[in-house]
Amino acid sequence: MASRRDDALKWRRGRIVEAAASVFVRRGYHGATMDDIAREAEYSTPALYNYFKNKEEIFRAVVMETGREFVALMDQPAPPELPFDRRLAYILRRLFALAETKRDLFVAFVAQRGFCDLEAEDLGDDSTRHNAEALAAFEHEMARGLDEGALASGESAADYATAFVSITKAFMFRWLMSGGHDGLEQQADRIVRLFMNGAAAR
Amino acid sequence: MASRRDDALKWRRGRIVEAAASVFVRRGYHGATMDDIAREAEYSTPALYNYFKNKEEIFRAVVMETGREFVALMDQPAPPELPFDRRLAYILRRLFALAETKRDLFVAFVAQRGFCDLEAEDLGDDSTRHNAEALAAFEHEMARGLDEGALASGESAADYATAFVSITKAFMFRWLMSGGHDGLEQQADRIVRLFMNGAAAR
Amino acid sequence: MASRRDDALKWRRGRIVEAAASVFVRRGYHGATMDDIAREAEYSTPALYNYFKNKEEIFRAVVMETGREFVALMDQPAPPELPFDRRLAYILRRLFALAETKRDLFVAFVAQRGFCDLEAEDLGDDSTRHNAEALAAFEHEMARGLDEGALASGESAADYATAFVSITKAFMFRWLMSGGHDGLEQQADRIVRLFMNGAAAR
Amino acid sequence: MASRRDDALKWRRGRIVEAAASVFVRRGYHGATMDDIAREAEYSTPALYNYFKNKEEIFRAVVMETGREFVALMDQPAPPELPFDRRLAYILRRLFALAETKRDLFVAFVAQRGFCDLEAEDLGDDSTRHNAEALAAFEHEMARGLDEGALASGESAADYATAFVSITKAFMFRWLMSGGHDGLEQQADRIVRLFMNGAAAR
DNA sequence: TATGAATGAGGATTCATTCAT
DNA sequence: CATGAATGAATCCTCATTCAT
Repeated sequence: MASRRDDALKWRRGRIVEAAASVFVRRGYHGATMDDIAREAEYSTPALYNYFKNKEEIFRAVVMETGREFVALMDQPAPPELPFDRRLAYILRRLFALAETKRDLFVAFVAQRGFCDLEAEDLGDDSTRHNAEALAAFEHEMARGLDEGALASGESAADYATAFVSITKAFMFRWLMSGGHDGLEQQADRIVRLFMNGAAAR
Repeated sequence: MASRRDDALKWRRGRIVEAAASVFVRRGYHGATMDDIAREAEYSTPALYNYFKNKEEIFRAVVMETGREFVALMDQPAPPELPFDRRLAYILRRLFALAETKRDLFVAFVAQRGFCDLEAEDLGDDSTRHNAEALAAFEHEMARGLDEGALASGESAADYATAFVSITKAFMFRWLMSGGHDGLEQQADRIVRLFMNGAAAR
Repeated sequence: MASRRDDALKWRRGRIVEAAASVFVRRGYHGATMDDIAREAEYSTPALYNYFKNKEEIFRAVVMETGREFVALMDQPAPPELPFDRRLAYILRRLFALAETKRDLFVAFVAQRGFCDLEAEDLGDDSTRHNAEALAAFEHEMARGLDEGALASGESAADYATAFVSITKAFMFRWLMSGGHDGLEQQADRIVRLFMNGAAAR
Repeated sequence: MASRRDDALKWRRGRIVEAAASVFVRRGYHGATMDDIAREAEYSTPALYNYFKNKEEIFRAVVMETGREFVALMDQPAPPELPFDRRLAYILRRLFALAETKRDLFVAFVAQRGFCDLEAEDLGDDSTRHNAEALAAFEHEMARGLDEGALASGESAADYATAFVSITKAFMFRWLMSGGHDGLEQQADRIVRLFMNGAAAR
């Protein structure tokens, strides 16, 4: 039912969202100007208002888009026949692959930073909701790990998720910052190994 | 040699820095207005300019102060006679204790966020330098762990530090956000346990 | 090649420059506020920033514009077949005629005042350069007068120029201040007479 | 009747006035800050308020002081037995000598500039009054020259005064700007010669 | 749709001035 | 008298947003 017209519109909105993400990442919400975004998107500033009501809407769109991508990723679960640690590695690989294509969105959002100057206050709801959703998805996976007996029962699923996500973000951030085009597999494996086995010598 | 005058001045500067930290945390660099900071510090806005040349200097002071506290903490190493994991726990406990007294500075800085909208660009140097220093301090500790045979030789000291710091930040952030007045000991132990033993069931 | 757009833009810039000249004359550089200029130009204050980067640029534009007018005037020399004193009178008449149409610019600039509070320091270069150029143009004419034997050889061309320009400015200033719509011819003649013959009775 | 106390006070006021003159010359009225003046006078800023009610009063004092010096100079007339042109030269020499000692006041006031950004408006009265007084003093002298038959009757005393003062200012300004410690005699003579004989070759 | 032009609201910064000491 | 500290009133400038074309 989507006309060619709608598609084109959606595509141009998407271009603006990506440009905005890139600017928001670099400057933060308050630091990013509509002019910055327009320049990045190769539009005139007023043109942005044909696609979004105002700056906040653009920001919301960025947040939503990131969330959408992430949720879509988590909705396709890892093959259940794999053992727990392989499932984690599987998810991570897909995550890294996605991060590679949607760089700015991920640097902005997944890689532990958020758009900090807003997160805590004005738009916190959406932003933290997403963070929470991401955490929840992993928490769910951890709960399964506990069920299956793959995870030690000493900690809660929530704590496991917190730890896993934080390590993942740290390594992913480093990876993205350093160019991050390759070594994706090793990254995923190293994270899972560290998380599962810990650092202690045996 | 420091006169009472100088002391008073330093004290008031300190008050402004703490107020600023609190505001920067909530609003980010660009989002924080001098009015916000002044209100928080209970000064008139122009009064701030008697203590700092401009907004950026206040920000720098906040960053520096955090770094100073942290470095001071790491300069007093854990008792070397303790085994490696106890040393980590020892450091963490001191870190949490400090975080409890310098709440805003730590939420802002240690808890993995930085003042994001600046970090990436304008003031990146100081900010990331501190992050790097923090990391380096832990990396040093990890290197000792490897030497002593307490850590598995599979990963580099840098990777261990990255993982440890990220978990610490995540838990500390949660702890600070949730009020965080107690349970300090358990937090430290849980982090060390997760880091050392990993999540896998034995 | 100049589109209608460009023309319109240049015209509006010009209007602002004239308004600014008028304000700078009355208030000096520091005393003139952007609000003053905007009010005079019938714009909102921020609108000025669409045309000039900041106050200093407006000031520079004023200085430049004055210089441009003056240089253009001096580039069309007096008919060489006229005797020296008639040539001086010719130039003066054209100068007074121009001053009549570009009142504020001339009061500000030619009439010996400059925008004093800047001249000496911040923007001295442009401003004094123009003053120097004006002087140089007259000096050149005086050198010709010396060559032709019309001027006594006792003084240098530079000194003659200094004297002539100062008298001219003084009378022109008085003339501009007093309304100055007529008597232009007499002014020019009186200045030349005083300059050439001196005040002494014969 | 003036106690030692009063003398000291007057002396310190004087120091401030001179410092202020220097600053006003360089920066103009609006451009000069109380801090600038205080620094130049080697006082703290609030100390100035022990001597003057506010900035405007300081400015008025500067203007007054200049006028006072000038009036005092003109009140001691040239020896009446001298011929007219020698009297002019006599006055000029005294004027240059005074200018040498009260440099800033003269650069500011006599040398054709005034504190331009105020002159025209806020404080115009005092300032232009002084200018007028200076002119009037010379006009008076010119009237005598006319009476004595030393000046051609073609122009009014006012016009002669205007011309003479403008030339004087121009040369004095140049002299002051170029260091101006010597050649005082020649300057005075040259001005008188130019004014009396004119530039034309005989 | 797209854009040049314009502006109201607001933010950083300066400055004359006051006041307690 | 002198000064450190503090502040209200500007002033320059930016930015999100609107609107006519």
